[in-house]
Amino acid sequence: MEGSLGVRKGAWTEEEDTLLKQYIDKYGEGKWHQVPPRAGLNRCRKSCRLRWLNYLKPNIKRGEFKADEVDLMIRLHKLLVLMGSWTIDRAVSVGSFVPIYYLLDSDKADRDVDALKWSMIAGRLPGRTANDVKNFWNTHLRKNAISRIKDGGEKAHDTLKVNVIKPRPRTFAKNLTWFSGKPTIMAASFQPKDNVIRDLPPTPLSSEDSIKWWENLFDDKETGGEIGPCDVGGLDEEPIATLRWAEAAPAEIVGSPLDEFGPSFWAELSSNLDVWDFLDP
DNA sequence: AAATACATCAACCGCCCCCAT
DNA sequence: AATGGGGGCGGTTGATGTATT
Repeated sequence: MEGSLGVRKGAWTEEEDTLLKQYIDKYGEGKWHQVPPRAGLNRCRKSCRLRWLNYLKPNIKRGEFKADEVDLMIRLHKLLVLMGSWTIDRAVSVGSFVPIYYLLDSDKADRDVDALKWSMIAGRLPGRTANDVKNFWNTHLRKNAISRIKDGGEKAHDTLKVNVIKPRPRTFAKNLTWFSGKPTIMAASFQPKDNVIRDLPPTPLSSEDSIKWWENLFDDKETGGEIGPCDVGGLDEEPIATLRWAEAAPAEIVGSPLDEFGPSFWAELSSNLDVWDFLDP
């Protein structure tokens, strides 16, 4: 064990910070196992890595979160809670996915659903680290949400009230630029309730359109039915997936989406698209 | 003024996944 | 095929600072 003999723990001193910074300047980021000896630090590799990633690395934003950052954080968290229950299929899957029984029954499933949550949110908040986002959420947002639920006389639930994102059909073409280099995306079959497969004219993905797509994704004021001007098309090929947001979802639900959507709901959704990948920054 | 409770957040811990061997 | 090590993650802690009684 590398931490067994007299390795320093706890808060970092300025001297240690300087040594670590000097090392990274010289040798670059990575290969953490050789950082302590080469930098002259009496710390374990993980401690060094954490200190760099969460504190010393350039461009890390300090200070309190701005309102727009908090807003985006809440929206992303909301989306991820919902998305977590979408990484499901009983059918063929090429990439990573969580079978439904797995989701419903096992503790491990909870971990998988939560996987990468904070880093994904942090990835969309420039300069913020996953640790910062997690801390902020746990200290400010989660507590408030729980107490609100309790004050309202509703059942105490150890999770947030989650507004479900409104129905919004989406069709993705194959070979989107967005998909490139994301091997867990695979062919998907997703049956909308009305069986209407809506295709979009394939057009190149511009960053502006990408932003528009995200705005639509987060818009929970308007109930979708129409496909918006959503030019996320790629090459002239068959759609890789047709997604439809939860049909007639309740305005809000308490706790996990699984509380509200029973097995029949999932039975209707046959998707092996790993939605997590859409959030990859 | 002192004691106590509460809030914050940097850092640690254990686990999991991936990859090289 | 099996396994061991490294990186990366979420959950949690505990030292420190701040508010309340």
